[in-house]
Amino acid sequence: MVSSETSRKVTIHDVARSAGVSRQTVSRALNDKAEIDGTTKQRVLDAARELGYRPSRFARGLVRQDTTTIGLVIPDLLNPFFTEVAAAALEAARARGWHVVVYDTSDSAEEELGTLQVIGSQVDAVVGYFSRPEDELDRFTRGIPVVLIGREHHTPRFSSIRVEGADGVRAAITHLVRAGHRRIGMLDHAGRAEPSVRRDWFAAAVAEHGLEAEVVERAAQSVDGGAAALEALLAEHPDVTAVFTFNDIIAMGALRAARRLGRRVPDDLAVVGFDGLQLGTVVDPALTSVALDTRRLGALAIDQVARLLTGATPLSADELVIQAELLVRESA
Amino acid sequence: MVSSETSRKVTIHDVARSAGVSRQTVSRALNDKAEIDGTTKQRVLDAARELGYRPSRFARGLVRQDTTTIGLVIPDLLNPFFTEVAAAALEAARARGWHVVVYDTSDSAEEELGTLQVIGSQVDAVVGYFSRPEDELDRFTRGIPVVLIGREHHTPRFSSIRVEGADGVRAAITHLVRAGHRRIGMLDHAGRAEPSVRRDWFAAAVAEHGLEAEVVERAAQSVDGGAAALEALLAEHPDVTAVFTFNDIIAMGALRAARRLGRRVPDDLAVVGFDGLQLGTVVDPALTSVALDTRRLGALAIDQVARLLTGATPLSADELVIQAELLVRESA
DNA sequence: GGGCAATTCGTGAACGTTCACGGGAGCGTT
DNA sequence: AACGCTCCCGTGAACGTTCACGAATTGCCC
Repeated sequence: MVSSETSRKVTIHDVARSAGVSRQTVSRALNDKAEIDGTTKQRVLDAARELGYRPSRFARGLVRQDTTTIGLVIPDLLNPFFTEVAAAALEAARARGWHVVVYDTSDSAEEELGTLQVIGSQVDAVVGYFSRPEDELDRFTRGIPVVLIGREHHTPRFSSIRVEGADGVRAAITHLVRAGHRRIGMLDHAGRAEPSVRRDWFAAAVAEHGLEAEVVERAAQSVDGGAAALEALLAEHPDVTAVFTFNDIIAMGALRAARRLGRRVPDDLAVVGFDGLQLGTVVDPALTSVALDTRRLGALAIDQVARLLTGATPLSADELVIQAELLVRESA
Repeated sequence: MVSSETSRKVTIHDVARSAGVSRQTVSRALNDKAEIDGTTKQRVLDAARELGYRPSRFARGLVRQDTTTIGLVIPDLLNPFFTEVAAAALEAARARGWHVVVYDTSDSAEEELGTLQVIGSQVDAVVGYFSRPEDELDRFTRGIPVVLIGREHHTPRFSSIRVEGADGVRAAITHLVRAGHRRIGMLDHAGRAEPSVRRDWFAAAVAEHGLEAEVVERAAQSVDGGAAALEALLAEHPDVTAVFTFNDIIAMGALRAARRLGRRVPDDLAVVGFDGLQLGTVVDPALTSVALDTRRLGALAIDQVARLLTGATPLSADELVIQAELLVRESA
């Protein structure tokens, strides 16, 4: 028989009065503390249940500083790469007993702004992807640690996890060259105006083997975008026998286009993606990719947050690096 | 020139003293309220920045009741289906200005318990997947709304979103029969001891067409599991020309196995999955599936939470239903 | 120059909980 | 009989912010 809904908000005082004890005794009963008799404890617990009492997390958080909450900002949770990063960050945070508030900014600058406006007053630290300039980020997150992912920082105010892919891409190109490929193209992304860093890595690696690095097509960041880009690339350069792509999603589009064009993978056309998504194993042939350790990425970000939060010596820029490594599966 | 790190915690009093005003004036300046002079406002803002002041979310939350936070409990964020549900819930929550704390229980009963133990004191409502009995759930979430997904509720204490797939599966089977298929198998999941509800839907739909419903193989919930199960099914029943699967992940395994066995999809073997993941478009041929509207699912759950939270009349069980619908792509 | 309104600012109280401390009851020891 | 110890329990204070209210100053008009 639960009575409720009648008064507005039931506090610890109400429970105390109902059980005929003081606030402190109620607190003791609910928090399993000592200095309380067994029978009164039970009486308090019964009263609390009867009244439907639940302690205010605000009042509790105000007096004791234990619970820490961090904000995780993701551009698009439906993008498998970000999903993996988010899952890794969640796991690392849970291991520390932290709570994680997730914000999906939908790849939109406005949503990012809206998130920034509210996140600062809700969490103790921020981890994630941002596109706005550092001074603006600082304005909204003043006083709390911020760890950037997928982007370099220029102010000591921030930390960032750097992705080092030159070695991994070089390994991929070497792998392709050893397999006899001489004409290697790339499917870059079409998002920004300037070419991507990954394209620079590609160009450098290809140049090391004395090959031409200009066989590049731009692709929208989707399966269809990758498919269209591969078709365009092959139409222009029919002698290409291998492609490296900006990421695995585009690579999957390339896989599909190759099959429709009658090119067998990897025999007629080798495909190497980037990111190393688990998703790469569901396609056939399974995708060879320059892989990022997303678990380590998420764990590293959370680790750095922990150091900044506790005042321990933070990790240096050299330690905040994810080394990409070639993951050979079937498509190359 | 920011001075800090010296004293422990800087409060609104420190800012007030530094700016030579009262707490209230500081509060007015920071919250953009009226009744404050422009110059003093600027002076307060400068002092706040200088001291690195940031208001306590606990103290603020204690006095004004605006911010609401809900907990979203997901069994495995890396599973694309749950990712889609989570993304939909996040979007619906953001539209209301809510904050969402995400908990990934890793499909583990212990993690679910650990989550339950802390979630009750951190959020205003709970949405998600749970495996524990209702009385136990109630113990941990007493007093706050709980909306269950993927599971029926038996107590009025809870709400739940029901998935109604009979019609969708029937449409799928009819689709297959119209295409000339007479021997239709199913790849059920191997998780629980008893057959799944989806198998019941399958059996009923097949029976309506006077076909045999016993051609069922059990599959582990993975791509490899689906592939192995299809091989076993075809070895036992070589005359099967179409399969319906427990979910899209298993269906993708079936797709791969079919290709390796030399069966062309959909000509030699039609494949129909369940869930309707966006992921189904990255495989080739794109997966035909009995689709669940995950966006609506997430939005519905959040909508119900909103009603329970505001005291509005909650949606009835009849309204909390997701109707599965056949989504024809290429694999059938 | 008195009255009145507008503008700006400060003070007590409240939000709901836990911490630090003190006190009373009961029981045994010296 | 005084003392000490253990076991319970309650009271004031504190956490840091906002709300309600009142007060002080200024400006304007007649």
